[in-house]
Amino acid sequence: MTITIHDVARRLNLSITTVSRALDGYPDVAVETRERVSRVAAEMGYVPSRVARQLRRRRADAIGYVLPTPQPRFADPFFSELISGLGDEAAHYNLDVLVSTAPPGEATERAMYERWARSRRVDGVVLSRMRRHDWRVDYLAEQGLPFVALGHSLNAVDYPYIDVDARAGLIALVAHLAEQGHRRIAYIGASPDLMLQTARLEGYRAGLAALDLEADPAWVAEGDLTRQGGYRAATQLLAAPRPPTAIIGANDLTAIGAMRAASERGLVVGRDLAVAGYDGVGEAEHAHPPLTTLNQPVYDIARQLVKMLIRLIAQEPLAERHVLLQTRVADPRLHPGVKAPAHTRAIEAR
Amino acid sequence: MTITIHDVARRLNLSITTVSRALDGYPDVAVETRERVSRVAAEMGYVPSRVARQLRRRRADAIGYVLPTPQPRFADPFFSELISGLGDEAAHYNLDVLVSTAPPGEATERAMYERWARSRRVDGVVLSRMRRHDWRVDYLAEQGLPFVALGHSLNAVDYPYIDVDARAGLIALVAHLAEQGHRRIAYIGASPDLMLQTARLEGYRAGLAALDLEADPAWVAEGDLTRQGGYRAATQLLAAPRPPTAIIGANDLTAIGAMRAASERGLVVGRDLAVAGYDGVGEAEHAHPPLTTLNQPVYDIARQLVKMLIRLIAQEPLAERHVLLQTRVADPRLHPGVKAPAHTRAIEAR
DNA sequence: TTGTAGGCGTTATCAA
DNA sequence: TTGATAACGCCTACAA
Repeated sequence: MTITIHDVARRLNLSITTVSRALDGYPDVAVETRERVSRVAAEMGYVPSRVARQLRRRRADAIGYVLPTPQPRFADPFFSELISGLGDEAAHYNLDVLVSTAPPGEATERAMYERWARSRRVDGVVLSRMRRHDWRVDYLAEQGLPFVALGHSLNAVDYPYIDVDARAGLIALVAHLAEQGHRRIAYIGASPDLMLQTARLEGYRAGLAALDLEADPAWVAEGDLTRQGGYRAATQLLAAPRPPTAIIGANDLTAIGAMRAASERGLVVGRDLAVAGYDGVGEAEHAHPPLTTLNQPVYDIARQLVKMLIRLIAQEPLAERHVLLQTRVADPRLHPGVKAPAHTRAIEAR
Repeated sequence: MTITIHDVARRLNLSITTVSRALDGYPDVAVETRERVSRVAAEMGYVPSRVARQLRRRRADAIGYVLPTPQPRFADPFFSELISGLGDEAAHYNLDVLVSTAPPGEATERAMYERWARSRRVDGVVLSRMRRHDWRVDYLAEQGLPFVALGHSLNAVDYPYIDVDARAGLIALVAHLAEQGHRRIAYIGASPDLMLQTARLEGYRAGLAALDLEADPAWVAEGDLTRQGGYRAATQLLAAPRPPTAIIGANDLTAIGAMRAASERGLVVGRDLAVAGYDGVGEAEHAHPPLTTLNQPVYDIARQLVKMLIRLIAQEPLAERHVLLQTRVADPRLHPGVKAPAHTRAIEAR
């Protein structure tokens, strides 16, 4: 059925050994032989069986990524951008990307990683959305399965990661809002066991402190990084006796949910209430009005992570084991070339 | 290093054959033996090597999906929902999902499918965003690699698919807008070689014809299914001498881009202009104002596609080879429990 | 009910 | 420079 190395060898009157080495570019093959082999192999449409090669070489030629899906129906552009970055970079190295889905922290998730680790289905793993004490880190380290992460946890184990300085980012964002006159700034966060929550909440508080702004505990709400979560939390915040005039969401989806809550309450976002997010997913840019957001170059981070992982797998040294990126406030009103509708001016109101 | 079936067999003083059969649940194993084997195997943390099994069984235990990424940075929630559906369903069957990325119609894309087909890396493939004459269909059929599709093309080859009756959907959508008093309804489509464009444009036209509404060719614009495309097309439409009062986007991203174009022009969407989309991605629901959209249950479709693909791979008969789903207009204002802000009432204006 | 042995398609070792 | 042969880890026809 499928063409094997035997077929090619037979046709050439050569041994499979020679064919194999010719195709893999070993030096101890006569130039002329190599050419004949490559030509005939191509003619016959021969492609080495990946599985056989994997078994022999004891490599999977694949990396894995588990999509954190809190609910079954799950649509976050942040992750489609992440996956597209992983896929693009992996393709350069002829690596496959295995994508699996699991609700974070549950048994299913553990089962996924165990399957991969035990059956050596992947050569390495990319982690994201790190938890403060992340069992995945300990587990993978213990199993000796290479991994890199988007973000970092508090585990004792050292591992390569790329992180974004969310603390600094939020300080800047708070300052940005304060500059526009806001004094009552709220924050909708995420589960406290997530590192991103730790960093962003800390940044939010530091930002307020730096400017001597009031920090009412009632202005800190917990979301779940979904639009629904943002919607619910914002609804509560806005119904309080002293509602905020600006809301920062821990990610863009949260912010978008908050915008909806605001407009359902009859507030015009950008006039009656400022809403800011974090991610820089394209969605934000096209929100109405455009969302002020902290830009994270997810796509590039994903590609970089794959590069790091590959070096790690090959046991080559890494130039930088820990990368900390700075992020900037992207206020669409400041974008050159984009006309800013008057009503997106965020001002103190109510 | 890793525990193999040999280790387990040795520990039990059994042959690997017996261990293998005991674990795979063959009937010709003594009950007591089976129990001992399972217990010890579990104790030792033995998991069969997937690669070895694949080589032997000549199956990949994986399905593939190529994400259509027109640009490198790519973030469409539609696809993250699709992937999460594929992943969830595949997990039930202990199947891996290989995700690759490629710009549609280019050499890279072809290379991806060839790699998978030739090296038998996957047992089957899920296609989406079908082109009118889709080379993938002919190629995969010729290679004998099982596949199912979200949508269908015009190729002569017959294959299992799930499609959404976009024609009927658009007729309903046009009627819905007309009911609200709109007479100048525009449509922003996609590349004409996409089947979805064929069906949606046809539905749009049929919808207008059914109600004897004017069909000005200038009201049909070409987008590219991205927010940017929707933004550009809408900008042009709105700048025309007789601008439309309602715009239908071929997908939700297009519609969201159009909304931005409108608000930049100083129009209030929902009051001065109605905008409708197609996808039912969560994003739409939380747009501001919520977007009228045709709901496609992508997540469920994805799961159903995996089920079909598995039967196809197992060469079991399919109950239905071609599924045509109906879609309904989801107007957020009609959602129970969600208060409709007055300004989302779409009315004839300008 | 259990074991022996061959083979899935490669790559790697060693000898020719 | 090339070839015979032994793995890689598992499954399965066949024999015991």
